[in-house]
Amino acid sequence: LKTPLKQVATSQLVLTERQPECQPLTTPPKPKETPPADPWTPTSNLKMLISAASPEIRSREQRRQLSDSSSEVLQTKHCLQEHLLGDEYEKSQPSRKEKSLGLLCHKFLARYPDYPSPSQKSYICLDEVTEELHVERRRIYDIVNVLESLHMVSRLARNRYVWHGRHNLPQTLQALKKVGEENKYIQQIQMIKKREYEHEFDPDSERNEEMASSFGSSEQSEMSFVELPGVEFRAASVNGRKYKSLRVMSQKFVMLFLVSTPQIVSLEVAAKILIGEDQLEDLDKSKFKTKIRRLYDIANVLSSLKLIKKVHVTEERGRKPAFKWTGPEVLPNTHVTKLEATSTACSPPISESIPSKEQCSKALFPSRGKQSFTRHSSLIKLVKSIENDRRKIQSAPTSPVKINASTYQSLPVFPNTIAQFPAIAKHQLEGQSKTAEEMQVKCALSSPEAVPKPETSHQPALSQPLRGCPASHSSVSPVILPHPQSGVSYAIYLHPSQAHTVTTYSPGFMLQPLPCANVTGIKSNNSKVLNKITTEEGDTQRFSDEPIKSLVTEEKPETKSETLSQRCLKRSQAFPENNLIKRHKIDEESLDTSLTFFSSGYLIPLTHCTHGNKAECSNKEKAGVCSVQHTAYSSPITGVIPMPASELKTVNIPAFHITPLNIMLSPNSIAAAPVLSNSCLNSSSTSSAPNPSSSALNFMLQHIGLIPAGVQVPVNPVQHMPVSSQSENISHSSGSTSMQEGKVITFSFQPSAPKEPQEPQAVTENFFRTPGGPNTELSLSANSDGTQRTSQGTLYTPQRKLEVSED
DNA sequence: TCCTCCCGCCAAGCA
DNA sequence: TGCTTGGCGGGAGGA
Repeated sequence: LKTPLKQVATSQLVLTERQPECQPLTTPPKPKETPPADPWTPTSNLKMLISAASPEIRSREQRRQLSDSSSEVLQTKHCLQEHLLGDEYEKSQPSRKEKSLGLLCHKFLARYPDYPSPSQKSYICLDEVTEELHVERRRIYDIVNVLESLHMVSRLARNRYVWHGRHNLPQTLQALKKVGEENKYIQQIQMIKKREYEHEFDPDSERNEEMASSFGSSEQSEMSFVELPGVEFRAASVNGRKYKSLRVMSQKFVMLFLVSTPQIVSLEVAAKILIGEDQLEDLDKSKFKTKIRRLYDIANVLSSLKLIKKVHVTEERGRKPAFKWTGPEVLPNTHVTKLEATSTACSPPISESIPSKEQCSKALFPSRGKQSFTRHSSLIKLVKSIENDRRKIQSAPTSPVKINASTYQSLPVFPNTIAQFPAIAKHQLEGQSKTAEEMQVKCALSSPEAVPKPETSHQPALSQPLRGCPASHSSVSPVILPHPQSGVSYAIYLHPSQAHTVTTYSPGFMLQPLPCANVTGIKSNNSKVLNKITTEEGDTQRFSDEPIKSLVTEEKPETKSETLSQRCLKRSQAFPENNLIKRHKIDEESLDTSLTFFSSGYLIPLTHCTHGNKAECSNKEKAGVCSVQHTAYSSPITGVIPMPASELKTVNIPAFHITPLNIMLSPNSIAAAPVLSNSCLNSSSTSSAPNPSSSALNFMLQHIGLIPAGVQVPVNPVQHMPVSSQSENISHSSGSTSMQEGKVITFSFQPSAPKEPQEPQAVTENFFRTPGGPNTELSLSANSDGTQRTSQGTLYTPQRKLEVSED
């Protein structure tokens, strides 16, 4: 026996070149020669002619030949295996890379022209391909399935596909983009990213459940294959496994690229979205892993098609694999009717007369034959909880005393706050008796553009139109700034000169404009600004220019705020050593938006969502929709402070004009913020607005029993904080005061003095960065027994970086 | 160590 | 009933 020579590790070479070496061992089957020359009989002639004319017969014959030769190959292989040493044989095998699906796909694609001429259809015979490429059939299915999802091939029959090439690609991509938009993938991506950050520091939470519900019902999850008219989909198991099919997954994956900007999608996010649509309730690690594996398969094929390219997105949390769209730019749908996506399950191709949206919905949720969306169970819960709220409110034993906002107009701003504190609470109660319908009507009157959409409105509590709001411009315009992530809303007093920059309408948060404010809508800002946010966050999403209807807005800031702050508090008590990091993360998350810079103003925290209604809030959050029936409350100081009805137990201390400050606001919040025009503030101008003195604050706190006598709470952080925040142009501070059942009062001061020039674009990077040291938060907790707790933490450094590196 | 993804089992569905 | 199709996850190569 001769020692076999070491061969180049390619299967082809192995199979072809080693054959001679086996000869001494086994008698190789006689190679099939050209068939013995039949005499040219009419029969044989006819046979040949038929063979030439019919590709079917030809291929069958080829197959027969191939199977013969493949049996030879197998024999050879076996022979090799037997006679080569184990190691050597292994080495002789193609490496993993050489067997990769991507490479295989390259080989596969090389067989067919990108743009085959329509006159001559190329047929794909799977057996042929598997033989020629020396791969298992299973692998070819992976490729073909992805190609099928792009309508580059379509199945003819068992074992047979037609090759379309890239002819259909533009239409397919356009259809996919449309369906992706309809399916609100942008919002889903956004939400996932948000949850990711929450989950990071609170893995035990019920996020999965929440996420599951926010992804919509199982009905919605059954998005089926998007078809093009004329490209029929004939999967073998079309009725069975289609929803989990690689085809559908592939289409969804592509949709993610098409709807997001920048067109980078991380595998993690994609997997979550795909799982989310596939019943996220039972999300576990293995399912996630499986999804990721499939996505790699799809990505390999898409990469071979040069539609995507692998990149890495580096965030603070590490390097994440992602893919970047490198395929053709897909223009907005202009002639949808022709390119309409249809669904396999929705049997006949949809007629062109049906409006496009309807068609898409049909395509997406066809199986029930419904044309409309059904209400998700969580929405039903929500509605119930809202009704409960309303019932409670309306059956409140105390008759609310109506306090006209004008009553307060003549009163001095700050001292009045203290004096009127009980009245504020009362007044807030009064606000509850107003129904949401009333509010909506008013809102509608004020700005039809911002009429809340019942199923998508999320922060109406903060955006209800305000009653009795004088039309006159105040010198200081309070802006209710919800901060959904942090859970604390702020009333921000802006100089009228800046108030005009506040938009009336934020599709992202569904806030409503005030009927009386001197507001100029800057709609276009939103999308740009949000783009920035998401890009900075590290990857993929963008808000499209069209108004965003849902999922982002489905989040419940008040709920989240409540749970987050509670958890944060608990954590700070339980794990002091972890507190700083976790708190940092919380706060970072809570401020994960880019910012708009306002040169002056006052920041007044409005807490909301108390312990008392955690459950309700939670339900609402799950529903992804916030009550539209929340009622606005009037405050003698801010004029009216919108506030959810569910916040009965919270008493705001609204007039905490802590210090004049330069506020950097999250633009989405700003965009969402209604501007209040408050005549009671007419008496004060930005420059002359009275700042509450420390003693006044302490007096107030003592007065209302939040802190025991003798305890002094520093008010002006600039004076008390050991950080270099003396700079006049930037001194950020906020005070968060909430009086809840446990009488926990927390002040958070974040003095910061960025040295960087305060250009808006710089702000996005430098928000709350304190060059002089970490931002300091002082939390002072005054319990009902009068004891206090203080804690410090580093705050607000949401400098999320995005680095996209290509491999 | 973790990312990547090959590999093949096995079940659903079709002819 | 045999064959095709394809979901799925173990586990190994590679970075």
